[in-house]
Amino acid sequence: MGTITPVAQVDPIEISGAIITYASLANYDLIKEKNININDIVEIQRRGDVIPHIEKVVTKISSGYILAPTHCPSCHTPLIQENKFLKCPNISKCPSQILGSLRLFCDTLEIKGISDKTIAKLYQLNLVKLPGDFYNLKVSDFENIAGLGNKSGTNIVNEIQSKKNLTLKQILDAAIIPNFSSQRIIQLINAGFNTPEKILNITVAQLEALSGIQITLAEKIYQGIQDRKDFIQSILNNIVIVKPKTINQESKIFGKNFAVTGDLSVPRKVLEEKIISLGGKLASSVTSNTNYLITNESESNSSKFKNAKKLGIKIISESEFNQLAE
DNA sequence: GTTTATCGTACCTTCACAAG
DNA sequence: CTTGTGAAGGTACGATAAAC
Repeated sequence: MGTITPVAQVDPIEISGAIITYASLANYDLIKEKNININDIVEIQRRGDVIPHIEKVVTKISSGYILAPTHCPSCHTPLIQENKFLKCPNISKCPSQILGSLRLFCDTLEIKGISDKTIAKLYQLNLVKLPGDFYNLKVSDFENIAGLGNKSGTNIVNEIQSKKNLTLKQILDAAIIPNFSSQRIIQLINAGFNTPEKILNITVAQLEALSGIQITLAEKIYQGIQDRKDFIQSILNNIVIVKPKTINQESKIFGKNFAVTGDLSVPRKVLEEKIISLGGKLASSVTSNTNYLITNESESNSSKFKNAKKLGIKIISESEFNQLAE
């Protein structure tokens, strides 16, 4: 959130079946290092045949490299450097950051039928400024918005109203606090910080006392909570907090670490939710702590597959997992 | 050095709905 | 009724940083 990321726009070119027009430049150090400027001719590869990546400048057309902006393109606040990244510090007022956090709020709660563009329209019309405002939208608010109408409005309003009962974990997930991930939220709740008040009033010292959280992280999370107080309060004012479902600890899945790669017979999300609901943990990569890699492939170039082979992690098929889950 | 987790990014396909 | 737009769902992985 709030990071200014340079993106290269290139003349469209087909690489392994896809037309590439943009490639991330990650940060300004990279531009300097590769000495990239507008109109230069570059070599692009798709890493892992997916992500377009600028390898190097092949022909230098313009001298020097592109300089980083000094002010936020959205709110014109002077930018600050945080490690390799340029950040806009205006977290709660910068329009881009507000839109970004509203979008992530909807994403996290899986509010369907509402996209970036719709959120931007609602924001411009002053209908939604904080996430809690979503809950007060009426179908009539959509009638005069170009591209939307009665049907869309009804769907969106119904979707939002169906997200009124939330667990504390869901609320904190949806609050989009940097470095305060699901895993850490669960850790805090389990450590006894199990009400919104306790979380909102948590101290750096209390955070630092938790395993895996030292002073740097503790301060970031603390600051993140302070920056998001209005945001969180607006959610709390419009929802009902419910207790989470209890998990059956007898399951063979409980407490085990999983990773998934490749195509499945069901949407990936379905399998992931099954793992979580049975008390399993999901990781985005395979390490020595992984218990099972689930895949239907017998050979694959993905890093997950290769790591599993290397580390001797048990590779099971989707159907083997389903047997385990019974 | 290794582990964990987050963020950022492209693009395809399908389908629902708005607008004329 | 037709056409166009936009939402959703799906996939992979690199770069990075703090913790351990």
